[in-house]
Amino acid sequence: MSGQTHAPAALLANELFGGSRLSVARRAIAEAVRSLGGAFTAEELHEAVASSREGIGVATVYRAVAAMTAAGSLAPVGSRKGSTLYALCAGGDHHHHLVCTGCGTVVGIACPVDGSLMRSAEDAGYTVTAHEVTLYGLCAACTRARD
Amino acid sequence: MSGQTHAPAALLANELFGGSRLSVARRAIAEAVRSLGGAFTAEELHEAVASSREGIGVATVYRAVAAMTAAGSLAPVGSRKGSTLYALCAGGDHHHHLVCTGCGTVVGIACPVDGSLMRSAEDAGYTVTAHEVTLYGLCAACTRARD
DNA sequence: TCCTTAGTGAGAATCATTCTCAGATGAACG
DNA sequence: CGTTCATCTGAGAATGATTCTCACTAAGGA
Repeated sequence: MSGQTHAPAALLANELFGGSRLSVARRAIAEAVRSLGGAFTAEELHEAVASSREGIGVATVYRAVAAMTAAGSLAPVGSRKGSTLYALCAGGDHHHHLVCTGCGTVVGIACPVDGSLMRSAEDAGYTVTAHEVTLYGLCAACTRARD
Repeated sequence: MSGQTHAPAALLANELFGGSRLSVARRAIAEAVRSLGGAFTAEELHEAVASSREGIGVATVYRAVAAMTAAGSLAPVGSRKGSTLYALCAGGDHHHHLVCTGCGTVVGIACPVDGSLMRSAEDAGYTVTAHEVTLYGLCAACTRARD
């Protein structure tokens, strides 16, 4: 691992984990997250990590996922066969995710929760504190493959 | 969301389960769903059923929840401590849910996914097939209680 | 380098959900 | 009313994802 291609692994790991201690395991996990690209389960991440460095336990992967989620760099985007799907969460601004159910690629989308929806919630007496929006569909490649 | 019509239990059960067979257990489960009012987990539903009729197994409750969800009369609205939360899904028109994180009451909200969001998804090459929207907040009573 | 403490690995523990299977029972039909 | 049979049920085992425990390691500031 020499040379700075896109984002140096150390920098990537730093960003993903948001200030927490940078161990060898977490560097490998950050690398695996990047290599996976789209949405993945904890188990898939564990397998991807194993291909680059043996001996990293499943508990470590789960802890790393929790840390990255807490740091806001990973977001849950639904589930597959009972396990939670996660996706790399780009940038700092508020957005949501559109997940391809065919291949797992993810793109960010604008937040559709607007003032009028919030106002109708307030009319019902509610104070809205959080919301979740996720779209599912097929990317261009998977749409073509389906034909 | 008060002023519920006092629908006969049999009719309620019929509606909740779509066309499937109406057993004693499912009648009791339909009754329990009505008595719970807001969002609930399968375990809470099981307990509520037990209070009206003993001996209904947890597997039966899970099967009933799956049947009602398939019939469109129940919808998953997030999770609590690792178990899925479900809520009674009113009416037939497309809507989403706003859940009070304090007491679990649920109200329906309009769908905010509009044409412009769909268009931007299409611009990214995606064919959108489904979406999930859930708001979380505090109802009037829980907001007051918090002060 | 030393020290403190967060991070780690292995596997056990937990816990929600699903499965299995023999038996019960709705509801359609004669 | 009685027969028939697919569907539903109950109990508990099985499954599987996630979390916990605990002794140990190593990151990184002093």
